[in-house]
Formats: sequence, C-alpha cells, structure tokens
Amino acid sequence: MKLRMSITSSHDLARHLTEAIASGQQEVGSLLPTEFELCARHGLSRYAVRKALDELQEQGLVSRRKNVGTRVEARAPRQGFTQSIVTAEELAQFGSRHVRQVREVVPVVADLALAGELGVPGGTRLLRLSSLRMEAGGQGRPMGWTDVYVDERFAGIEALARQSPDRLVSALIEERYGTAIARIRQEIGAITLSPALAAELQAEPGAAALKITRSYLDAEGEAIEISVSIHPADRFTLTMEMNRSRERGA
Amino acid sequence: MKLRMSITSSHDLARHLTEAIASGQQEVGSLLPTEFELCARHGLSRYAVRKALDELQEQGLVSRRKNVGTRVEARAPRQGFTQSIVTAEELAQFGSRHVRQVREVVPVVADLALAGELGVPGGTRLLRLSSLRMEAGGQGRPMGWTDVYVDERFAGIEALARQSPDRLVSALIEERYGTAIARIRQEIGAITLSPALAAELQAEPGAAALKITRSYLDAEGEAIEISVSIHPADRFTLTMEMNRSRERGA
DNA sequence: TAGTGGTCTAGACCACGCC
DNA sequence: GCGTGGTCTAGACCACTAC
Repeated sequence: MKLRMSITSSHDLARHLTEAIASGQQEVGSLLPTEFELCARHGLSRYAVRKALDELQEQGLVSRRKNVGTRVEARAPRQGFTQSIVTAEELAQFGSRHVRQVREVVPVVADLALAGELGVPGGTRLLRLSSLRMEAGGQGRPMGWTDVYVDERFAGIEALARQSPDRLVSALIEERYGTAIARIRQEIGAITLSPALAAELQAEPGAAALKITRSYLDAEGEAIEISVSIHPADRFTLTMEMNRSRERGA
Repeated sequence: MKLRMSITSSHDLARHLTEAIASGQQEVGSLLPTEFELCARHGLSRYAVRKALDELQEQGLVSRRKNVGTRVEARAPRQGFTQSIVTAEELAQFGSRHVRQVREVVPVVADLALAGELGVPGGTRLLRLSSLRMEAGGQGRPMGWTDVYVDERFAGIEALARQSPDRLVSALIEERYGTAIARIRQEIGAITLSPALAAELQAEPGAAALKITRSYLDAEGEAIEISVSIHPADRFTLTMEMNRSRERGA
C-alpha cells in the first residue's frame, strides 16, 4: 500500500482509517491491520495507534476483540437524534412537574380491556392509585389526572405516595423496594374528555386532552409500574429536544 | 493523606477517586491533585493516572482543563433515561412512517399568530408545503396532515418532496442544501379536529387528535424547517422508549 | 517562568484465542 | 507457542495559562 501523505499523529491516523472504511477500501466485517502493523506502517508508536483506534471505536466504526483483532463494524459513524432525560427530577418535569393529590386507592383485577391497555395478563391483581396533578402551589385547576397501577406487592407505596406528593411513584418504589427501573416505555395519544373526567379536571366534556401511558420496566422487562395520565390540552404540552449525536459503540 | 489500600491499577485509582468524590472528601468544584502528584502519591505512571481520570471524565464526574487542572463536577455519575432515534428512517417512523401526498404549496408571510406558533419573527416569508400522510400503500384513510414551513431559500425542495414522497423533508433539505440539522425540538399537544381538517382526514369534527410541532434546527439554533402534524387519535399513537443509562461527560 | 494537561515514543508483561 | 489486544512504565516535548 502506498502512503500518499505522511501521517504524524493519532488523529491523522484516525482520519486515514475512517476514509479507508468510508471508501470501502477496508470492508465492513474485515479486520484492520494489527496494532503493531499499523505502528510499523505509519511509523507511529503503539500509544498513538491505539488512540486512533479508540477514536474509531468511540464512533462505532470498529470493535476490538482480544486475541482476534480490530473489526470494521460500519462504514459510517452512526448518527442519530438522542433525547435524554437526565435525572429523575427532569423526568418528573417531563411527565408532570406537579404535586400529587391522591384521590383514591383501590385494589383492582385487570379485566380484558384494562389488561389490554396496560399490556399485562388478564386477571392480574393490581393496586390503583388515582390522583390529581396540581400546580406546585396547589392553586388553580388541576393539570391532569393520573392512574398509577402497581403490583400488589408494592402496596406499601400508598403511604409514601401520600407523604411525598412531589415525588414520582417510580422513584418511591425504587427507594422502598430496591427495584431498579431500567427502561420506560411511553405511549402518547389524544382523547376527548369524558364528562366524569371533565368534572374532576374542571374542564369541558369533549375537550381535547393528552393521554400518556408509561410502563416502568425492570432489567428483565417486567412492568413495575404503569401510569396513565390525562392532561387537558390547554394546560399541558409535552416538549422534548433531540440532539444529533454520534452513537456510542454497541 | 493516608493510603488505606494499595492502588495498583488505573481502575483501582478510578474507584479510589470516585469514592473520595462520593464521600464528599473531595468537594464538587475543587481541583483534584495534579496528574503528577497522583503519580507520586500512588506510585503509578502517568499513563495509568490519566486512564483513571479518563474513566471519571467519561462518567461526568470531572472535567479537565489544560494549564488549570482537573475539576470535580459532580458527586455521583449522572444517570438518566435516554431515548434515542438512531437513523433518519427511525425518525421518520417516529414522526410518521407514512407516504406524503402533497396537497398544496404556497408562499406565506407569518402573521402574528403563525409566527408565535412557529417561534419565528412576525413577517417572516416562508414556503408552506401541506400534505396528507398516507399508509405506505396509499390506501385507507389518511394518517395525518402536515404543514411544513421552510425558508424561501429552500424553495427547491418542493420538487424533491413530490419526487420522494417517502422521505422526510428535513432529510431532503440536508441533502440538497448541505445544511446539517443538529437539533430537533418537538412539542406534543392535543386538539379537536376542525370541520375543515376533519373533512380532509375523513374523520369526525371534534374528534381528538395529536398535534406535533417540530423545529429542525441547525448548529446555530436557526430553524431550518418547522413542521406541524395533526394525527387523528384513533389512527396514530406516539411510542417511545427510554433506557436508563449513564450519561456521557458534558 | 513554573506548572498544567495533551500528546507522543519505546520499550515491557499479561491473558487468552487460535493453531 | 505465536500473536492479539489490554495494561503499564519511564521517559519526553508542547502549548498554554496563571503568576
């Protein structure tokens, strides 16, 4: 192979390799030259070579396996839009930065309709915690209505939920039961308010509202908590921002 | 300072420093010992020390500034939920995986109401591209209605938008004009359908619908494109998934 | 000017997969 | 046992900033 340009730094080498991969000269699935070979080829130290490979790995272009080599994984850096909710507090804001006013706590057995909506088996025994979402001060009309469904074994959160109306039920469960929530699934739809809900929310029946269903899942994909929130459209909008960013290597 | 345990590797040192920060012994805002001092203190090479600091930096615990030092930024690794949309195609699905059927392309001047909704100065001259969103096959009732607003200088996308009804306007702009989209802002609300829209969408007037307003921003925060989509609630639900994950350093 | 983090060289030993 | 990537040592020079 001919060297068209002198490569004098790790970043130079990274660019060189990136181009070789992008151009197809170094095919996806193939192994790059070994680190030692790259050292010899470009007259660089192993440190510099490894630093260059670090760069490619960071962009997901290559993967490295001990005793095997450095494999080309993709032809171009994966780019995507990432929306991140950094802290539980931001998540609270994301969902609703409001205070909970518990209205009703009842055990329920999921009938087919509810089971379907929540994505659990029919007949599941659950605890339902219904509450209004109020502005921080507690004045004004409610911002929304939330039904939180949890497994019976988490019945202890009722007291906590009443004690700490500003904290997410999911956070309370994590703290009290040591169950880590690994994933959240969220579905966003629109509905018109039923007369009953409209009355609770001091809104017009038939007015538009956002309906947000969230499943809080543990590492195994088991639902720890499911919440269904209804927010009148004139009082609540979901806002999110996505940044284009290089994805990390798999 | 006393060394309670021998530190023999970069990872050891990383753990040691992480604990010192978590315990408050090394306060947020303070500077860590310099790299050379850490070398001397723990009998490690600079390589090992820097690798340990790399680890902390990756977790967002510290930041490093040349000629200044290594500053403690946080007491604990930031954890959060991250939702990522990896490819433009996934974004398309995210928004709508449907085919565009262009209905109208007209120049508009943003009056106060529109300017407010779009977040641009009043009087801005724009091109509005209105289209129905259809299922891939083109059968069935429309999945939604979209108004895309772009700056006049992108007028050329009209032809492209008609030619490639399955591609996002934002992707077309990026390709044709070489303008990279760095950020997307998204607002999700609910509305009830006006009679006019209901007719276009073959839905009932007053039915609930999702309204999604997206701003596609370049690196400077300038809006390249703004789209407003209306999706009848019975035909469209937004779904997203968030994974808890360590955040990268700032 | 002294000292910082960023970069680089030129060696070395290791665990381990493959042959 | 050979060769891989992973880790580490012990030096060095640099650009820059705070002093």
